Amino acid sequence: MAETVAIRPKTSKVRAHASGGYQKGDETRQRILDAALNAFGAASFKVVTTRQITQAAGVSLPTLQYYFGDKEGLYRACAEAIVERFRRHTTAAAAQARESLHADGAADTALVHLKALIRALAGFLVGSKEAERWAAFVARELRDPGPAFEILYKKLWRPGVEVTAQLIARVLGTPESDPAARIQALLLISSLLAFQSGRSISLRTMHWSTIGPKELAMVLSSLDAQIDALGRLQS
Amino acid sequence: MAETVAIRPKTSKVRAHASGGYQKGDETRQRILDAALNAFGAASFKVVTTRQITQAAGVSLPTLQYYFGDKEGLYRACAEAIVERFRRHTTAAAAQARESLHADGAADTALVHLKALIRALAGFLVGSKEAERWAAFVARELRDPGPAFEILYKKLWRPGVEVTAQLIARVLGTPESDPAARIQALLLISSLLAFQSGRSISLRTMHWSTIGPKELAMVLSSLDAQIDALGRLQS
DNA sequence: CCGAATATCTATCATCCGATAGTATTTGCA
DNA sequence: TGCAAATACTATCGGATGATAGATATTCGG
Repeated sequence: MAETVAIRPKTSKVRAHASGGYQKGDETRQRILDAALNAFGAASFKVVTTRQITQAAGVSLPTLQYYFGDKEGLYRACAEAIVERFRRHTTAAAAQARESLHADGAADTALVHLKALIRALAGFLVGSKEAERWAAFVARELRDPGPAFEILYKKLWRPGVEVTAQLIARVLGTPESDPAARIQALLLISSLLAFQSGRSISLRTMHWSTIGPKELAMVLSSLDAQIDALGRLQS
Repeated sequence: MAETVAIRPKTSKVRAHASGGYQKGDETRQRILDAALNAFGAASFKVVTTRQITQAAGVSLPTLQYYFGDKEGLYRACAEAIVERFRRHTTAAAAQARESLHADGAADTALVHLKALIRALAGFLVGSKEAERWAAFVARELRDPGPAFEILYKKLWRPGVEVTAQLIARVLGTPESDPAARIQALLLISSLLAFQSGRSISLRTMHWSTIGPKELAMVLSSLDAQIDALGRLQS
C-alpha cells in the first residue's frame, strides 16, 4: 500500500528548456513536442506509447528521455505549450469582456460580450484540427485529473469560468459571486463540449459528415438563442 | 480421454450467458461483472487491466476468460448490463414523455415533460455511486468509440436524444425533425454532463465538497430555468 | 580545424499485460 | 454414491512498454 515515491533528484541532464544548446537540438525538441501534442490529443496518457511519439517525430526512443526526462515530463511540457497557444487565441475576447465588466454595468453590454466570448471560444474549438487536439487534451485532463491538471486548471479553466460567470451574473442582475450564475457558466461551457469532446457522436446525431462553416453557424445560432434566453430570465 | 481438439472454435467454451450452468458459477460471473463495471467506470478499456478486475472479484485470471472469452467480451457484457439497468430507471419518464407526444400537441405539456425528463435523468446520473460509474462508462464509450459503441448508441443515446429533441421541437413549435431542436437537445444533454463526467472539476469550481441533495437542487433549478427560457424562445 | 559540449543512435533490461496450457477441485444428476 | 460436466487454480508464454547503458556522430566556439 505504501506508494510513497522518492523525489527524483531532478538534477539530471534533461534539456528542460528550448534554449541553451545547439539550434538543431531545438528543432528536434519541437518535433517531439508536436508529435506528442498530436498523440496526447487523440488518446490518454497511459494509452499513448513513447514509441508512437518518437516514431512520429522521426527520432529514436532515448531522444525523448534526453529532452524531456520521461513520459510524464513530456506530458507536462505539452500542457504548458497548450496553455501558451490557447492564451494567444482567447485573450482578445476575454480581455475585452473583462474590460467591459469594469467599465460598464449594463446587462445588455454584458450580454453582447458573453455572446462574443462564447462565439470566439466555439469558433476556436471547432476551427482547426490543431485546436481540436489541444482542446481534447485539456478536456481529458480536466475530466480525469493527471500530471497536468493543476496548470490547466489554474491557467485555463479557472480564468475562463470566472469571466463567464461574472458576465452571466451581470446579465442576470445578481451579485458577482452568485452561485446560480456560476452553475449557468458551467452548463454553458459544458454544452459547448458537445461539439468538441462529443464531436463524433454529435456528427452522427445530426446526420452531419463534418462541422464546416454552415454547421458551425447553426450551432452558434443555437448558442446565441440560449444566451439570449438567459438574458430574459431575470425579467 | 477423448482426443484433444487441435483447433479451438474460440467461442464454444465461453459461458456467454448467466444461465446454463451451476448456481455458484452464476454468482462468480456476477462478481466479475460487478468488478468490471467498477473498473471500466473509473478508467478506459486499455487502462484497466484484467488483473485489477479479477483481483477485485477475488478470482484468478483465467476465470475471466472462462466466463467472458476475453477482455473485450467482458467489456461488451458490461455495456449490455448497463443498458439493462439504465432502462429500468429511465423508461418511466421516457415512456410518459413519449405518450404525451402522441396524445397532446400543446407546447406547455411538452415543456412539463421535458423538465421532468431532464430532472429524472439528472437525478439518476448524480444519484448513486453506482449510476455515476455506469454513466462514466457510457460517456467515455460514446466520446471515444470502442467495442461497445454501437450497442450504447442504439439502445441508449439515440432514443434519449430522439425523445428530447421531439419534446424541444414541440416546445419551440417547430417540425418534429427540426435540426435546431436537435442541436438544442445535444446542448442540453451535454450540459448535464458538466456535473457527471466533469464532476470533479465542477466541484472545485463551485467550491463544493460533494453533490448532495442541496447542490443537486440548485443544479436542477438552473436547468429548469434554462428549459423555461427555451420555452420563451418561440414567442 | 581541434576538441569539448551537445546530440543521437543501437542494444538491452525489467516489468507488466493479455492469454493459454494443463491440472485439480467442486457440483449435481443418474 | 459414482462420475462426467462445470468450475477454478498454478504456472507460464509471447509480446509490448518505459527506461537505461554505453557507444557514436554532430556542432561550433576558440
